Amino acid sequence: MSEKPYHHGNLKMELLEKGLAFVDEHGVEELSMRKLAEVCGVSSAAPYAHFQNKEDFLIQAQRFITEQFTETLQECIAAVKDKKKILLELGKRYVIFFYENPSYYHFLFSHGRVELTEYPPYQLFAEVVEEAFSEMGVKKKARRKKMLALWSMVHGLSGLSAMKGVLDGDDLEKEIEGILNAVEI
Amino acid sequence: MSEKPYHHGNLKMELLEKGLAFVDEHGVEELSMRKLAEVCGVSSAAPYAHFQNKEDFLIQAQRFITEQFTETLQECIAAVKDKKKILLELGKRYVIFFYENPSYYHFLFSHGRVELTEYPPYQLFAEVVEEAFSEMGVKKKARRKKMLALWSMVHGLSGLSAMKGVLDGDDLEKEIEGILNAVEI
DNA sequence: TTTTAAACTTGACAGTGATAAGATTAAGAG
DNA sequence: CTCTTAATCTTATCACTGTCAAGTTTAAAA
Repeated sequence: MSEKPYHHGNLKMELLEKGLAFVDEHGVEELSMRKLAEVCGVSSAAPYAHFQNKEDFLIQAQRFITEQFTETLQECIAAVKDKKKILLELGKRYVIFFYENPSYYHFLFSHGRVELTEYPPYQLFAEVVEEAFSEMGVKKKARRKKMLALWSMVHGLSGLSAMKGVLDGDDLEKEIEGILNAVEI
Repeated sequence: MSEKPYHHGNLKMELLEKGLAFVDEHGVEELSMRKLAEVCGVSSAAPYAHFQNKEDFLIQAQRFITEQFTETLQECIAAVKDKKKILLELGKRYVIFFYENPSYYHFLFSHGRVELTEYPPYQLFAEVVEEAFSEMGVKKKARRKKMLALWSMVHGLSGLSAMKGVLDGDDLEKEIEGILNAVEI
């Protein structure tokens, strides 16, 4: 019958994890610091030992997701053998990530909290695209615009796919592939 | 010295307008029904005569913006003479609308409230694109995917442009034009 | 002119973010 | 091993929020 110890031991991490699970299930607007505290079996003020305020918690939770997202992309990049397919594969993975976690898309991009310069997925994406363009013989001057166009499309499709009714979920990969391939870079 | 009448007379409309102005200035998270009531010089419970609850207010406010947005797009369509340029011009107008009102983008798409099937800008966009594709000789089977690709790009760029640091604001039109033209439909 | 229903106010409730003051205890210093 | 200290957590409280019930005012219909 282990009595609950006064000190939690791993509260910060549990707050982040349970918080994200809660957001995934009920959406951001339902999340409150007090509910979160209760879910973790701790008093309502306890979270404030680890986060300055709710905003700070949300920012750190976003970082947490962003890291997962970055890892997902990195794994994808590592798994692609045929380098010619990397743009398509990366784009697909990007879109699917948010299709699978629609609330994360809102959570990340809804509040203008994400700054481009400190958004690792963008850096990663930009690097891969740059390399691919180089290999494809795209002229240097055209690269930035083409890259932004591509990113817009991938990012936009991620957002739209979070809207119900846009994508056909039956054969998602094919669907996304078809859309991304519908324009020529 | 006109005494404030007991009945406001035009409260619902003023709530929507002042509410949107408030959102534009301070962001959605700062908005509360009570502040809104105060801004309109009315008691804290008065808004509930016109809106079921806050969610209902937000939905109606979104409809309100969406109408403005739709009108903007319609004016744009009407103003384009060279029909070959209509895709580009419409895309530009789409992006610029949200560049000019970044908070609106978040407001509209942050909460998954917008449903594709009842989102007039999409219908409008789809019609125009369909017609343009027909004129361009795009095969019927390819149209849906191309249209989604295009819309993703335009919509995505709108979202990204709300992130500071993505677009060069000095010559915005040229910038957007360059990006949208960087891929071939 | 009377009636009625819509538009508004007042006053209340539970839930929220946040802080101050105090209790507990893990971990390092001597 | 003891003492100290600082991190962690609780309790109590504040101002503010969404929302509703009950009552007030008034425009407009009967």
